[in-house]
Amino acid sequence: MEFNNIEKFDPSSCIAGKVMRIKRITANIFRKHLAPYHITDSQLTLMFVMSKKRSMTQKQMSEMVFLEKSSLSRNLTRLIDRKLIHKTGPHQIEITTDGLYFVENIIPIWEKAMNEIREKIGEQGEHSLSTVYTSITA
Amino acid sequence: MEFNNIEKFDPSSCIAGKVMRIKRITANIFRKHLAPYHITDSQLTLMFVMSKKRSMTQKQMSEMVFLEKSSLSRNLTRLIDRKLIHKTGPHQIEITTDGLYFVENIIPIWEKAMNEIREKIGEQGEHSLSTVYTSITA
DNA sequence: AATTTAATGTTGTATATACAACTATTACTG
DNA sequence: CAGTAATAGTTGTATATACAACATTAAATT
Repeated sequence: MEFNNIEKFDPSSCIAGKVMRIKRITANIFRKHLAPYHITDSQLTLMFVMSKKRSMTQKQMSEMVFLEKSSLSRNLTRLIDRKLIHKTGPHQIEITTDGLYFVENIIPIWEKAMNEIREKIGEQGEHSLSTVYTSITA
Repeated sequence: MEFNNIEKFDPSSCIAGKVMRIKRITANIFRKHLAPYHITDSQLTLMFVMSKKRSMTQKQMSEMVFLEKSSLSRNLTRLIDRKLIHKTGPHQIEITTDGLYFVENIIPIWEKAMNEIREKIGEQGEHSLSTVYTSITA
């Protein structure tokens, strides 16, 4: 056979392929719920972290969310423009009062998105996801 | 308390947050392995599907990989420019012979990336990922 | 304290992704 | 068969992401 590797392998076993598809599906669900509030899933993650920690460096945030520093820098730009976050020094970002209210109010919406995903993946799926997450971030 | 929702909730429970982080981590591993061959994880998924099916419509592909038609259209542009895929009609894309050889040769590299991820998530993690994938795509 | 070194953050460039609006193709219907 | 409706695919625009190169700030060394 000319293409032995192709014959033998099973594309559906690809881990990255599965992760990408899961990501697209979950992002679509979240987008649908969050769009009216003009915030994205990625931005919301940053806001959630900030709402708990209140203040930190970009380096710290970048490590917490596994986001490259340049990507983080650009995502923050949009949140800073909206005054949900501000810079209190060269190496310090802080959530604003507006930011705290925003998170406070978006949590019920976020819960709706979470529930829609839970309906799809179930208790089992949610637990399995945690297993993957724990092992890959260990 | 002023921010009751914030106090109560646990950002680390966010499904989308976990999925995004897992996605960044796996994409980084794949990127590292695939970069020398000038192909991305997303493009490789398309090539993998094409290597098995040989020919299909964009609509079919879009449903198989859960990718919006416009995103697919643009990703295909790059593969068509490289002559790994070509259009055989208005609604038909086909893998080229070059494309088949490309996939045949990249599979061993792909296996290295897969193994690096497997080292992190283990048998358990790989199985858990499949569980999530099956349920969310059901 | 001044200069060098290291760490942190930003900007240039490229791909990925989605929605909305448009174009092109195919399918239906009279 | 012609005209319309439906489906498929492309383009405009915006955010997300990463690497490389640059700029800025902090730390270390003399």
